[in-house]
Amino acid sequence: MIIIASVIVDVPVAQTNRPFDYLVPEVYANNLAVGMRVSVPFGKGDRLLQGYVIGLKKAQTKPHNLKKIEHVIDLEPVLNEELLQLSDWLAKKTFSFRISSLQTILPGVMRGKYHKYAQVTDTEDPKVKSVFKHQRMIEITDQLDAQVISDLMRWRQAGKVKFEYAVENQARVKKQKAIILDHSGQEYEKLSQKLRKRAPKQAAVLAYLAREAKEQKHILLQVLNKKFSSSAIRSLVEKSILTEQNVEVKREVIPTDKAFVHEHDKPLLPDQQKAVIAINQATAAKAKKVFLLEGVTGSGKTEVYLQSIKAVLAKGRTALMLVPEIALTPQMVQRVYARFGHQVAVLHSGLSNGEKYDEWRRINANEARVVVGARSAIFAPLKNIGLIIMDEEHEYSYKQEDTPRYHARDVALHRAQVHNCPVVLGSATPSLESRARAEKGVYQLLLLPQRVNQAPLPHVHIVDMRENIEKHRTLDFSRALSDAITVRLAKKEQSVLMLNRRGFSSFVMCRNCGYVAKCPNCDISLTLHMSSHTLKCHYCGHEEQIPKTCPNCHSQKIRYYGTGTEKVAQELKQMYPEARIIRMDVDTTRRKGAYEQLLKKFEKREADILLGTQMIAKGLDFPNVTLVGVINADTALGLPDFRASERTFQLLTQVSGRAGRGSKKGEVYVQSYNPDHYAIKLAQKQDYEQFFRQEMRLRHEGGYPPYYFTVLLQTTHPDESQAAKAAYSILKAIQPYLSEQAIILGPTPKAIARVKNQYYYQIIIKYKNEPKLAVGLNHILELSAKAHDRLLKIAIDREPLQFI
DNA sequence: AGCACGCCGACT
DNA sequence: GTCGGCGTGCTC
Repeated sequence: MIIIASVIVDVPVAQTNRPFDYLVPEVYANNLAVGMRVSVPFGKGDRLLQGYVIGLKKAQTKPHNLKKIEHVIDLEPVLNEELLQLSDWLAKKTFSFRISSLQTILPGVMRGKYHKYAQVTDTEDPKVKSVFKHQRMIEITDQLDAQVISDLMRWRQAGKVKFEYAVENQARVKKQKAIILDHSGQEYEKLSQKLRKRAPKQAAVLAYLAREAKEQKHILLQVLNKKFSSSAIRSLVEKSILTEQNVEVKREVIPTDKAFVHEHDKPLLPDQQKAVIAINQATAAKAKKVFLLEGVTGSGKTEVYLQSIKAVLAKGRTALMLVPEIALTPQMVQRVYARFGHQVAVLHSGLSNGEKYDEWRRINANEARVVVGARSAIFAPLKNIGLIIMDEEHEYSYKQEDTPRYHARDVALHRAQVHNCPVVLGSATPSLESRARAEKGVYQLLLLPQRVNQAPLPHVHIVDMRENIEKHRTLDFSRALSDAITVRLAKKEQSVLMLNRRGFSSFVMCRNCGYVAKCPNCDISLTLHMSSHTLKCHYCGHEEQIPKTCPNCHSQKIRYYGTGTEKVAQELKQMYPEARIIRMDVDTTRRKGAYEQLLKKFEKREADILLGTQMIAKGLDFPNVTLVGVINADTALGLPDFRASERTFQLLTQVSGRAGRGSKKGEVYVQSYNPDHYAIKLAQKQDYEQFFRQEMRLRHEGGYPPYYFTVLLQTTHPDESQAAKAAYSILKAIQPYLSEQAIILGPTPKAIARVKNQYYYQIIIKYKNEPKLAVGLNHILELSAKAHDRLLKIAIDREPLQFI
């Protein structure tokens, strides 16, 4: 019997984005299965590549010119049928390559690592000898001298040197020495009795093992060494009474130093109760329903999630809970762990590759039945999923910014379809897309309008910074905010100050009246281009000079807007020399664990003021914080993005929720140059529903999502004119697939036209119903494959969140 | 991607 | 005359 495997090879380019057929060697005929990784020879040089078997077929006659699979990497498939189909769906949906989608679905260690070696065949040549010295083989790496590499290639053609390739499996199972409990408890007990007189220490070890043998198959040496002297154990091993062996261990992810304290369900408010009942009914009926759980901060959304998960687990199914990376704090994990114990697996970027791999294996082996994780956890290999929860569903971090450009929400909805289970999208400030679907009845809206502890929402003050300039010398701090800080310092209460860094220095604003330059055609803020000293619109390409005086109030206080945490921290130190300040931004949190460490310090009240960027807006819960200050509420509003208001509203609402979590009442100060802007006014009132209606009206007028779908096409080239040229030819290529109703914006250069010496051009397509668009976009992909210019890159982003 | 083939310029 | 530079095409 001849078996042929269809393999997706690890070459992420359009030309190889299809299965390749390989002969399955006789030895593997019985155990090779779909979903396993293999290494295969590929291309003219037969270099070895990792590939994924996506199909197996039988053949009667041996087809000629097929290469053979070199090696099968896995003993068991790493992809089941569902995940294999999911990868196919993902690739199609995001216009990315099969190999990229496969590698996204699996943990990073599954990715093959490649090695290339040069082996001597002619040992006579003195030049060859001088390179190889006494070695028979040397590894060819990037660090190797370019001259040496070219010599080796020449010698290879001359037959003096042979090249060899290897695929390294990076997935490694951690092993530790352990004592194998291969006897029964009684047998150990008997052995213990025998030794009691002559070797009491050894007898004690055996007595202990007699008890353990009832429960476990082995015990780690590490554990045993803590209880008994290593010499006693060693003697037992030497006498062959005990057998020592390396066993597989899984890297511990959830901190188990704290004893596991089981936590029971908390009592529910009527609205929470209603939500749990609705979700439980859907999970019990295996209904493919989507719920939008809209609840103000502190309304107990998490409790609703946990109780819904509990019901799902009781039915023998599994549950997946997505949380934004930034909110996936140890406290958060601990809370889930306290409910479900070791059934919980955690997946987030803070884990090492090995830890991620072990958590993945625990899920795959059905050891973990609840998965808590950030974006990529949506691909967890859970079987029989009963419920998918996505907390803070409006968060932008759910969208991956590079290929495959997927949104975890879309994947969640898709997997729920396959598993016949409901999805719960939770947020205090839902995305307009989701809230609009709830309005249409596509999703079921569940409202939690009350806070669990009945605590009133903090009082939010809006400080008009236009007045501040006249009265106060320090530009970043208003009198009102600095007075408020002084009061907290005196009362030994803590303050959180947020600096909105988004849009740093990228736009122009009048310090006198708050005027921001806008495009006459698009009603979108213009972006400052320092290179050309102009203001540009990134939607239609409009360009104008930077005004010297404000067109609105004629003052000369036109400024480039932007400020940094470092500068603000310095100002704070000058204003309050005695205050202990923690600064939290990308710079101070880059080191692994630094983020947690700084938060811990603040939690222990070792600091008075926490100053940070967006990252402090989410999920922090410190009872001693009674003041939240937003230093610059406006920066996001200045961005040339139709989601600017939505972002600002969400951020302000969230950060306001950080104040007054404990028994003391909280206060919020929002400094703004646009105090009358609806996003700021409505965030002050924490009135999401009104914000939703107003913003929807504006989106409708402007023709933006959720009224329109969007696709972003982006060209990249080191030569600006080539990037532009490619953008125009893409425009031409896509037009035949679009109806008259589709709106095309661009091509325009991106705000930061050059990044890492690459120029970016983009086209945005807004549309409602374009049945041929997908075909057209695939056509674009094919074109990019045929493009002769290898420096040109083309990206397709369906429903982008970032337009800058 | 990365390897080979192939066609041109500048060297022994 | 050849060596080696990079443009072009293909990978079961």
